[in-house]
Amino acid sequence: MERRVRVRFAPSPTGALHIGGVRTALYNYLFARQHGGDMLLRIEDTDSTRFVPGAEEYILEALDWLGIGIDEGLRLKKGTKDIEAVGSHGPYRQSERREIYHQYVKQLLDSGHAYIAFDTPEELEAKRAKIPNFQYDARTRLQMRNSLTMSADEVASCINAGSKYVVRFKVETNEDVHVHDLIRGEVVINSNILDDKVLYKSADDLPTYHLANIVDDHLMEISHVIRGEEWLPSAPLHVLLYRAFGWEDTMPEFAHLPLLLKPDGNGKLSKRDGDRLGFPVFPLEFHNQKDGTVSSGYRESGYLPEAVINFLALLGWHGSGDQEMYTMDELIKDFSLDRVSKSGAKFDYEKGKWFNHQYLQLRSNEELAEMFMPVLEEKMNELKNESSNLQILKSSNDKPMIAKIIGLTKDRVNFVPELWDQTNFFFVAPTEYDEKSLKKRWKEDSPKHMSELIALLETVSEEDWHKNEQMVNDQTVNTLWHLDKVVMPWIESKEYGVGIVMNAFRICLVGAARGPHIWNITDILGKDETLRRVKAALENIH
RNA sequence: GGUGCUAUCGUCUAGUGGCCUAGGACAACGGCCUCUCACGCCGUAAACCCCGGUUCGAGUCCGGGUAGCACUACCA
Repeated sequence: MERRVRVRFAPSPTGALHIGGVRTALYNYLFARQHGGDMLLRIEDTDSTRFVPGAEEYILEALDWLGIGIDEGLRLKKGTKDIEAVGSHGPYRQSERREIYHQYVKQLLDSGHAYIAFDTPEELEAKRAKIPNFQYDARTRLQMRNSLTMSADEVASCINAGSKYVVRFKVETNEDVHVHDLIRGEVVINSNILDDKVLYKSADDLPTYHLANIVDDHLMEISHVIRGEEWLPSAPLHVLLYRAFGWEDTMPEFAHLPLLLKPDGNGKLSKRDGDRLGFPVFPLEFHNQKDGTVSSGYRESGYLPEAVINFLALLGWHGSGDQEMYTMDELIKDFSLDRVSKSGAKFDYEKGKWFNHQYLQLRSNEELAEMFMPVLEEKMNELKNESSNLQILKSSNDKPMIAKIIGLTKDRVNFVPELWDQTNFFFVAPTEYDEKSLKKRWKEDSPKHMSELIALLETVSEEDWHKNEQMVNDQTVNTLWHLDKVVMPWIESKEYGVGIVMNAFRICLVGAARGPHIWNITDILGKDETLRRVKAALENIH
């Protein structure tokens, strides 16, 4: 009978969740969902010295934001930021599983697969300094202070005297260990190169990753371990541990994912790369309470979760066809571990931007308006403080109006905050005029043209000002504005040239030679504001 | 140093021995659209790490180099 698919994402709460970790979580999630299995979340906090407050909450919130759902283990209570533990295999924090690990360490000790070692960190350090490439293994273990070299009485009295000790795994010599990897195939390593790994630490009375991981995966009935490639070298040790416990027949399948690499140069992607190259490497902004640093996040940078998901999914995996845009459901359907690449993927931030642009276009103007409001508010406040004679439109609180403005401009931005650069002139009248635009588009006759235009526009009624009709010809839809019918014949009869007049007009309204179609601008600005801006321009442009 | 993994356009990648004069996407460049800037559309340029071997035939299989990466803690 096929085993139920159960996978886990098991981060350490040592800081913000790295984007590579997010991808690992995503692949686990996709795999679980595709097979109708369970996605577990377990916190691996066996290093008490590296614990960062808030990291656990951060991890759960990040996964929640991205829509990576958790079936079992630790997760956010729906719609809240409260953490809940669900499932019958708990506790799901390793720091709360001490007694369980004690029991299994004892089992290994009793069966002779592990031994007690009294060597202090200082002694080991000295050894390593003296002997290059020193390794605690079959060749050296008999020269060290451990239960293999000491009598049972000695060991007992040392322990009774309060000596600190660790438990080490006794690796068998010269054995070819086979690891079957779903992505890389068969990997064989000889046990001679493995060292007698510490399984239980004296420092904080907690197991190391290796022991805790194997015990928990076994007890939690994990069927597939999907994790980063950095774990591949220790996979043989894990196989040996399963064997020592006698759990080899229920050992999970392994899949080691390629690493995310720096966009430039060599090496794996790090937090510093983000700072250096100006992009986030974390899903959410993180305030590290331990060292006081703040790291930027995708969410705060204006990324849509679906864009981050799509972008990440395609970094190291490809679908069955040429499809690039994937919803989460489509990913679940199409995902397959055998289409995960073997080699590391350089982090291509530009493509991430493109994905966000695509997904931004898919969102409704109203949704985008909602997201844009805080940005707008902040910018307006900044401007208010800076200068008192700025013209600020009433519409800064008018959501339908903002949605309309966004509809005109969203196709030119990658991120929500960039909307401000494209729309600011709708909210604030220009106080200065772009020199380059002026040089190219403001002609000698422009003041004359603008004066005539003002007179012409004065004759248009408030109602006609906003009037337009859709013209359909040859599958393309064109909007014919009432103002077209007023202005174009005038330009033609005077032979001024459409471009000459319209560009000058545009500079008056926008302050530069950019922006949406001009009648869309006049429509939103309204008759009064439009005319006011042209008059102001006539006074201010010299 | 040791061990392991990896190797196709600048980047992410397709490619499972003949469909490959190597396909797609991002970025770049050019054109079209146009009152501007964008978007969009169309197009151009751009790659099989090297050397051997197997085979009628190799990007694809094998061996060896080379390079990159990871690991080599009482971190995970």
